[in-house]
Amino acid sequence: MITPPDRIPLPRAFFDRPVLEVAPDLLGRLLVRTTPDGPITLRITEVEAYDGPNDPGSHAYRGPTARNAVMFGAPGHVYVYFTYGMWHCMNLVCGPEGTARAVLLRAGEIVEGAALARKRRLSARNDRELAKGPARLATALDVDRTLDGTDACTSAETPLRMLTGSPVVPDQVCSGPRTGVSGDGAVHPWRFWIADDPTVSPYRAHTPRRRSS
DNA sequence: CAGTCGATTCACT
DNA sequence: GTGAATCGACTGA
Repeated sequence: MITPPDRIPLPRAFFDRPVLEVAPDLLGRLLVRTTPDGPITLRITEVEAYDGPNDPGSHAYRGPTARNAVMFGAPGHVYVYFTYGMWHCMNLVCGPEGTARAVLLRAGEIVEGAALARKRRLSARNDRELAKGPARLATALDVDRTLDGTDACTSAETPLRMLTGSPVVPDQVCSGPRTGVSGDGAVHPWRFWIADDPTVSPYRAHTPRRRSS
């Protein structure tokens, strides 16, 4: 059997590079979620880079904790966090090991297994919305904290694996401020997306939460 | 140990 | 465009 050229596993060395190099390079790559009912494959269209303990917008800003421990580990692994009491978001850890840099997967196009994704995303009005936004993406792929620490760079049958896909030419890569990041974390244009792609999520500035009574 | 708020989404106006 | 939902991690006292 032939392996299509876009379905070769991404080597760990891909992630063992500066996070600002890895993030735009992830656009157009494929993430395969293996489920009991079959595979769901995502073509990545939007990401954000988080630059470890020096980055005020990063979960690693205040050092290692039980939640973010995976970020401080080896590149090519998946960091999943739980937020707003109901959502999960997923990142790919970058290198070098111990630097706690990571790329948040913000949006993508479901290119295989859309029927499976739809079962988890009943509020989606069309297929473009299945993974438009980081929590929607994780929901569509059935990703939660039980997958925190999964190795996405292995030939073993892990539930999440990265494939080469088709990298996007530089002309098609856009960048801008990160979405929903507050304060000093918002100054850098560390959000990257594919130009004119209908699955990219809308930009939203950080909104402070209203005080409860 | 109580208070605050989040790398968000959805229903509604 | 606005506000609610919902809970656990983190902070500071």
